[in-house]
Amino acid sequence: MVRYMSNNNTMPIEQLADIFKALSNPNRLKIFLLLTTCCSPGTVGIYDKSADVDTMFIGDLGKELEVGKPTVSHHIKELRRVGIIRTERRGQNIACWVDPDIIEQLRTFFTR
Amino acid sequence: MVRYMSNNNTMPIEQLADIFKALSNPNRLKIFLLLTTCCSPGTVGIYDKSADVDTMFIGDLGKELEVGKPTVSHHIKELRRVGIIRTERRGQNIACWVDPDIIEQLRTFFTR
DNA sequence: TTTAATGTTCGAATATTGTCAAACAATAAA
DNA sequence: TTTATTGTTTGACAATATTCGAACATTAAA
Repeated sequence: MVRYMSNNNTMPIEQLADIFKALSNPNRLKIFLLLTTCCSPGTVGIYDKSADVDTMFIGDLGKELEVGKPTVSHHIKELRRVGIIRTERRGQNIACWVDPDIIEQLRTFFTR
Repeated sequence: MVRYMSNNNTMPIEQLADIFKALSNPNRLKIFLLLTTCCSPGTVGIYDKSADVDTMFIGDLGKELEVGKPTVSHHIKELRRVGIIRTERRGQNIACWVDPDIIEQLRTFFTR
């Protein structure tokens, strides 16, 4: 029998719905995509070797979206609230990256 | 370098966001979960061998949710609009199942 | 042909979301 | 210390989403 969902899913349904809600807004989804495919030539993405993740500054993310700074800030806050991204101040800028664990959980969710 | 997103992702960003939006409502997410883990003992789910998918009737799905019939109907319509589920009338009832292709695309999206 | 069961559509009420402008905060540079 | 850069918070408004009751549609059963 084909089964698509993992049985050993420990995350509450409300929390999972919240994660999908965060990814349901086109601008937030773009941020997510920028952070997970950001290191192509011509982009400003940086591969952080020590953390083994791609990072971008919030300002550079904002330049890729056609919304104002408050809106970018709001979306970043929302992505962080549900645990999709993590942030860290670096001087004037704030670096962002996607939490690898969340990706792994989502892949597991859609597997088996 | 770690990469989480598939590069050969052909789906438009708006369409992908729409799929996540469909899964972002707790009641719709429950429907999705009922349809993908529905055949445990004690449930009304049916494994359709010819289609190789789990199916449930809309009425039985509704009994698991604490909302009225119009709301269930609305959610089913939304899940079908974005391509997550498919439906088919069987006598008085309407059978639902999750489209296997969508699951595969979502797993691919969160892979690599 | 009635009646029952299952599901949809419509219209409306309420709640949530996305966005901006203005003001504020924190850091770095001059 | 003054100014520039980067990002956040607040308050407001418009657009969407969620849900329901009432009415309607479709199929099966009596």
